[in-house]
Amino acid sequence: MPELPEVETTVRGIRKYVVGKKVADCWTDYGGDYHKGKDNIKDKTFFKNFRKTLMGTKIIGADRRAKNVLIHFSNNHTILIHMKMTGHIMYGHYIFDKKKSRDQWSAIDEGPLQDPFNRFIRFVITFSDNTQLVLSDMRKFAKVTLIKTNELETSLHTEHLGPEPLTEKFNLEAFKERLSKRSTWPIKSALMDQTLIAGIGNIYSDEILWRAGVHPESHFKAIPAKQISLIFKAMKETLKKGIDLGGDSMSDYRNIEGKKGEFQEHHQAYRRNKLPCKNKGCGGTIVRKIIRTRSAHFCDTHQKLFV
DNA sequence: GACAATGTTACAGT
DNA sequence: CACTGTAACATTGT
Repeated sequence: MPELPEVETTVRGIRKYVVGKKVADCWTDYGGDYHKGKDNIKDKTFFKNFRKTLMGTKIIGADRRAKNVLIHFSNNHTILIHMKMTGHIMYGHYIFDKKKSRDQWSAIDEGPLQDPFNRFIRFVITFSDNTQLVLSDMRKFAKVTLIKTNELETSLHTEHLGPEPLTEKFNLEAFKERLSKRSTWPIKSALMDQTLIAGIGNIYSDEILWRAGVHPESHFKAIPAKQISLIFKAMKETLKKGIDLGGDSMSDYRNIEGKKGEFQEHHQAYRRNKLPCKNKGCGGTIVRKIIRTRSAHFCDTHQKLFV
């Protein structure tokens, strides 16, 4: 799923619903030999300690760092959740149903689990008021781990990440400085490099470059200053728009209430291949091309190539 | 059946 | 050592 706007939407939901709640129990069905010894709850021993550490503590806040959700607890511990491709977090009133062989968790009041994308519940925190925070993750790629809150900055899970694109400090100069480190990469790939800038993925990189009128295979070193500044502006605006619209639910992403965001209704490029470009007077067509293993969507007319 | 899917990372090869 | 490409994680929808 989730790129910066979706993760931000989730974090805001967590702040709204679960701050102040006390942990009564934790459950997961993640696991398997492949994950033995890993630094996350897919390792059985890790999960045992994880559960012991959190029992009885209270949630005191939530933050986002790149595409990671951070949930802070009262005992100087923070859960870090990376939802990867298909994870999303929901809050509600769920019950464990032993009779079912899969889809074991059910919602007490209908709601979210009607949506097939919400059925794959892999991780559950039950609070003392008997409500739940759950992680649905169809493809089981997500990472859930535990870090001491005061060691977050230096954690292996976050130390490699580049700056947050939406801070005021991240101005045009900082943007150029970061991108200059990959000056001959396709600009789309550079925008998605989490060590350069944190939080942009495949959907938003396509949308940013469509708005800036720059071909995704352009090289930073060849793009004129004017277009660099257009990409910078489009980045800020597109990410903010994603947040304002509650994220992108073209695929499985749902917000904390299990409901869809609206950004997918405003796509100009992503997954619009073979459709006419919506840029007025352009007359171009959206094409799809694999760039560095990821599928890029762009207009063959108004997005100019600089190499 | 073939193919594609919002992400990351370990590893093999150059 | 630095860089690059591929496979792997697992499952669903088209």
